[in-house]
Amino acid sequence: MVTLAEVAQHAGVSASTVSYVLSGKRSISTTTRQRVEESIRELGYHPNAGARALASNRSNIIALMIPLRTDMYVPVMMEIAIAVATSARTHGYDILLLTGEEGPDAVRRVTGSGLADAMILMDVELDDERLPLLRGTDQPSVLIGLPADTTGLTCVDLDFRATGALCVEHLANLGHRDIAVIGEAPAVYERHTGFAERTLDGLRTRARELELRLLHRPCEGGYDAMAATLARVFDERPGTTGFVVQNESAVEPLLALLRQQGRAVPEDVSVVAVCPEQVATQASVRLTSVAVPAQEMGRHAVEQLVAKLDGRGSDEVVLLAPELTVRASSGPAPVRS
Amino acid sequence: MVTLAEVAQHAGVSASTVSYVLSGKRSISTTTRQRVEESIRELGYHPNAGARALASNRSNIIALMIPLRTDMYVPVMMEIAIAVATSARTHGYDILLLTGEEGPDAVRRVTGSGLADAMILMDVELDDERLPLLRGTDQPSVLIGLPADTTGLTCVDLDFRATGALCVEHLANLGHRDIAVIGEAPAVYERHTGFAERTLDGLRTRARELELRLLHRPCEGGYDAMAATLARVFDERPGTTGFVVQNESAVEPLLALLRQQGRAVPEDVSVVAVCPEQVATQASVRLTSVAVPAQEMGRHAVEQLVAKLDGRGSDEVVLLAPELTVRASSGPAPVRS
DNA sequence: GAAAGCTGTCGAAGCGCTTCGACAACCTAT
DNA sequence: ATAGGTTGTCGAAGCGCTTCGACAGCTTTC
Repeated sequence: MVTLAEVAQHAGVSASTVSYVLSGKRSISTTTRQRVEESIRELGYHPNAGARALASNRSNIIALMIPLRTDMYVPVMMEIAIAVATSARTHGYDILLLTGEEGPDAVRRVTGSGLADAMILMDVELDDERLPLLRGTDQPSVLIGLPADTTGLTCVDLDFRATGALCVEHLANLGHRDIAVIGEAPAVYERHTGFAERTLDGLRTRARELELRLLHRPCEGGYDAMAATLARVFDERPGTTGFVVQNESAVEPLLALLRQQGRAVPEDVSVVAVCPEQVATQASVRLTSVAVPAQEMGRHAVEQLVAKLDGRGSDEVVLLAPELTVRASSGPAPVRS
Repeated sequence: MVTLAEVAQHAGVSASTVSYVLSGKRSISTTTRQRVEESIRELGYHPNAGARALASNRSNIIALMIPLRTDMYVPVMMEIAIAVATSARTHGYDILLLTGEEGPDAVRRVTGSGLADAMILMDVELDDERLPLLRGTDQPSVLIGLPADTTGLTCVDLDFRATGALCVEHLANLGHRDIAVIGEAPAVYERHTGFAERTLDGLRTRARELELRLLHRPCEGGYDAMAATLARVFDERPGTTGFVVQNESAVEPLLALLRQQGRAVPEDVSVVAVCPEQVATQASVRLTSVAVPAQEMGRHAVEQLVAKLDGRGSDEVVLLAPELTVRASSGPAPVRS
């Protein structure tokens, strides 16, 4: 391993000079800088991360806690994680990947050991165990998601309430009066991650304002569960012509079932989905949808964090505005018989 | 931050004793050990990662390079990543997440800076640019995937050749004679990741041995692409009764299209998929499939790596044996007219 | 009962870097 | 010409840990 000292010797300067060339924290004459840079290149020098962390008390690492569950909204998680990683790199940070498994202990471990300078938490529950720890430390952090109490925390999330409202409005504008909501699996509601509830709240509030009838049914993914749910929906509200789906793995089954029952989309029934763009465009009917802006969320989180680490930035809750893209799955409500 | 020295003082021993209690590298009397452990707990001590890395020349971090692409086999990637992370933790390692974006530079950076003790590379291409670098360093690494030349490398992957053979055999046993293979998107073959080719090779070889007719068509995901591909297949080989699908996002479209065309699965047409378990069980027809054992691959990779880091273990290629699970999408070939 | 071997502990060196204060060397203004 | 600023560089201290050699106090062995 090449060390700072070797570079310094090679360039004929002192170690501190090399350090200052690297960090730019003091002015260095152009000639010296170039000589040092040349030596660095020639020797293939890379600063030792441990030494740097020890001396500067900064690891240049951001910890990212992702949920352990591999069964839900996986593509979204992955997209966020990748966006976080690439975006962090552009700011000179690396990402330490933590799974939810360790729970609050992971937070303690990371903050205690100086492994990371900051954390990004995904999949935050309304009353998350990790929050007190975050509040009790001076290590910057950003949540992706929205807990019940956000005081002293920085959060980034999609405005799911507005998302719900947007879906209802779209269907209302098309003349639909009876709307069914196919929600996430019951487990998601039980875990109180909040986003599902917030969407529902947005849906309900706007539906009430617009005087629509709304029926909400949580639904496991998959064909069988969807079939059962759909049967119950039409049983209870035969006049249903609009669907809002917030469960990726229920989307395709729903479309297949509607087709099978002879209900044409969008002629007889309109479907609006809350899902990643890719699901919407690759479905058997190109879906009118509100995309979960995973990339943007990841990028945003990193930028908030970097701002904090630089002493800029403050605690705030950023709710990204939802955008509804009209595709082939929604259209005017059929004329009532 | 609590330091080693503070713990030592609190326990009334020297710093080195505390260190040895922590590492277990020298014998310590039970009474002293307990006293030290008590102090550690009481003070909430966590060893400083940077200092430890600097002094011991070990970071206890494993770098994981995941592909940047978020559009392909995402759930598999995610599952592997999570398996790697959790499995690494049980061995006392953390995971540094690198995206493919930096390419070979990332390898240089990580090995050069001592950021990580070892690397796991995913999505390895047949003639991957990163391989020469890995061979040229003494830093242990494990590939998930199989490059063209594996000398000096440790690899873990599903035995895709055997997977292909297994699929063909299953269909052959059921009496199918004309088989269509719905492959990955053309881009996957162009990138030469190898697994798609190896599957195809296994399919072809076994088909020849069993005297079956095999038609291979790469296919983009999604409904439209699948529709076009399917039309061409039946056009060229009207007698096709067996399908092997190796493209998650073509599975559901295929099933929908077959249904739509009045071809019953499995009565008229059998479908065997190579995909994650979840896709197979959540599809509209429960799919006979060979699962990509993502978890096991991740776990295996970590174990190989830890073995190497401990001085045990050696370079070897581990190909996991595929397992075919019979579900509802395959059955006896229809009687020929 | 002295030599030899254990066991448990300590002190000190050093890992490779950052950063602070010092200080030449130069450049202004008076 | 001289006091006062700049600018560019250096030396040294120190970050918190690991690890090596030393050694005191035992126990064993012939």
